[in-house]
Amino acid sequence: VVSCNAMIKLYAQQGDLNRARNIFESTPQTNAVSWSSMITAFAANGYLEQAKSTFDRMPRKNEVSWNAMLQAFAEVEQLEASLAVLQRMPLHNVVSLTSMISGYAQEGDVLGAKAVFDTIPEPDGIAYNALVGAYMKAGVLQEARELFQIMPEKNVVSWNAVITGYAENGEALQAKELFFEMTKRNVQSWNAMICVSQQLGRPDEAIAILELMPLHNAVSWNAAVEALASNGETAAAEKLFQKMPQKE
RNA sequence: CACGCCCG
Repeated sequence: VVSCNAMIKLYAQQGDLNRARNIFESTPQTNAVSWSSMITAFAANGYLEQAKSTFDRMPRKNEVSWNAMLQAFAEVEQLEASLAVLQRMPLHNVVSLTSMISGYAQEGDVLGAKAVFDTIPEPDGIAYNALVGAYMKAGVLQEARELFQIMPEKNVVSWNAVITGYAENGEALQAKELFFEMTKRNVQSWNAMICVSQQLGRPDEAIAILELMPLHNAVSWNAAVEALASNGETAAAEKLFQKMPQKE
């Protein structure tokens, strides 16, 4: 069963749902992990109906499967459906409520996000990060920053949420400032700086960052290409695009 | 081996 579940996950990551489903259906003794994996697999590939019917057919639903279903609705902004799941599930936890927060965040509903957050007895770092993200998404920069300042433990995601939030709201300099204050940065932090360079009209800086950063991914390359292209460096953008690795 | 937070 365990190896079947691992294969479901693998095929789902490749978007090969037919194979994932075949494995699932030929798994001898499906367990809760098999079912949840399949629900998530469908949802992650945009098959919400399939996710739902799998969930409905699941014999002994547990907390993870309820949460997976809730998240499946929340991530496509079907908040009414998410709420219905939340109300129907036997018991919800911080994971369920954090999914709701990110659902409200996507809608730009800060009040909804905050209201859910306030019902969490012991919010963890992820819940805080989700609320910071909700504030940033809605452009409520001051609230976001204040929450970031007072939150108990900040990880790299917390920092990135604020940095990219500033960047997306046109506060390129604030984003830069925080980036320099960060001690542990990941690819996403660096990618945010490429976007900042683009905003500041500094394609040269974008390239410098791309070369300087300790690790890239496909987003880094695309962001750098866009930084060039959007700042009138069409030829250089084209050249960089061709230099881009096939797989990263 | 399954669920929630950040970059195009």
